[in-house]
Amino acid sequence: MAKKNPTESELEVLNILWQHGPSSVRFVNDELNKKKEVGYTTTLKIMQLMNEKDLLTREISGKKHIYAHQIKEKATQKSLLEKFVDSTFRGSASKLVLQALGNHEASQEELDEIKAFIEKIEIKALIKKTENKKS
Amino acid sequence: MAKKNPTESELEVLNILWQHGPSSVRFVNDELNKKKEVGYTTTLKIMQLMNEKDLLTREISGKKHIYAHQIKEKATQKSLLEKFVDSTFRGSASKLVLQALGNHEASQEELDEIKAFIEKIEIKALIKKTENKKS
DNA sequence: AATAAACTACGAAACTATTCGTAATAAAGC
DNA sequence: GCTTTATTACGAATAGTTTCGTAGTTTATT
Repeated sequence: MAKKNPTESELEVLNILWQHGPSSVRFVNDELNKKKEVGYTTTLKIMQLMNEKDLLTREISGKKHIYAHQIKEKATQKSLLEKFVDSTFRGSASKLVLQALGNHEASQEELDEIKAFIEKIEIKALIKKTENKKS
Repeated sequence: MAKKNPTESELEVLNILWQHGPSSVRFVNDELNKKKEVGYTTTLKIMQLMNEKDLLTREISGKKHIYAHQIKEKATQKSLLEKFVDSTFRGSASKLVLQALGNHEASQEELDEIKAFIEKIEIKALIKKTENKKS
């Protein structure tokens, strides 16, 4: 049962919970307000709706409700990325990669990590090729 | 005067115009309907609004109006990508790159292109470093 | 226990994007 | 020229998201 992708505001909330773990509405709202002005009841409402949509769980702790993410960060990123590649790069992930590398300054460590990952892919492809020859 | 990013529907229209060049509403609507059902007047309306927003230009050719994109593909992709990296990967372009490479099967040619691009970045960084030592 | 402070619940307003029905207009075919 | 056909113009309905005011509830303070 794949869940619908979160909206922009929902994603903002999720990012905070992914970073900081289970949190109160107060905390999330304070975090949000570091980036933009948003009313407390607005944040409350969004989180309540997210709870109804099963994007968040809720625990009652004294007066407060403590919310936690119910969808995983990686899986959500993957789903959103898929849609984004389709709509913005007409399905070409490599075009997106080139753009991303061009726009943002990547550190040497990041570049190394990416290179290593590419190598891993290439090796995997090589093995596949060898196996095909055998059969 | 930076233009606002196009919406989902607007991007679909733009993708068709970027691929096929200036087109009539009829053509765009037919193209759209290859992927999903959408009424003619819906497409018409969207393109009219895009014209008002200066996302498209319009030329009258006989009975028909011919629309053309007024924003560039690369620039739009860059702007959308920037926002996407921020909202979905908390600003980490390299995380996005790793995910993108992991999700999609890239051909050897694409991988080579990416590797070459990384090398170019590394060389550029190296030159910068050397220059700094001199001064 | 009374008051104040912090929180949740609820409903409605505002905004944005999308969709399409209907009318008006222009062109094409007969 | 008249009818049919394709197009544009316009306005309104729909849907989804975001926003927040107000009321009610719970907890803390005195």
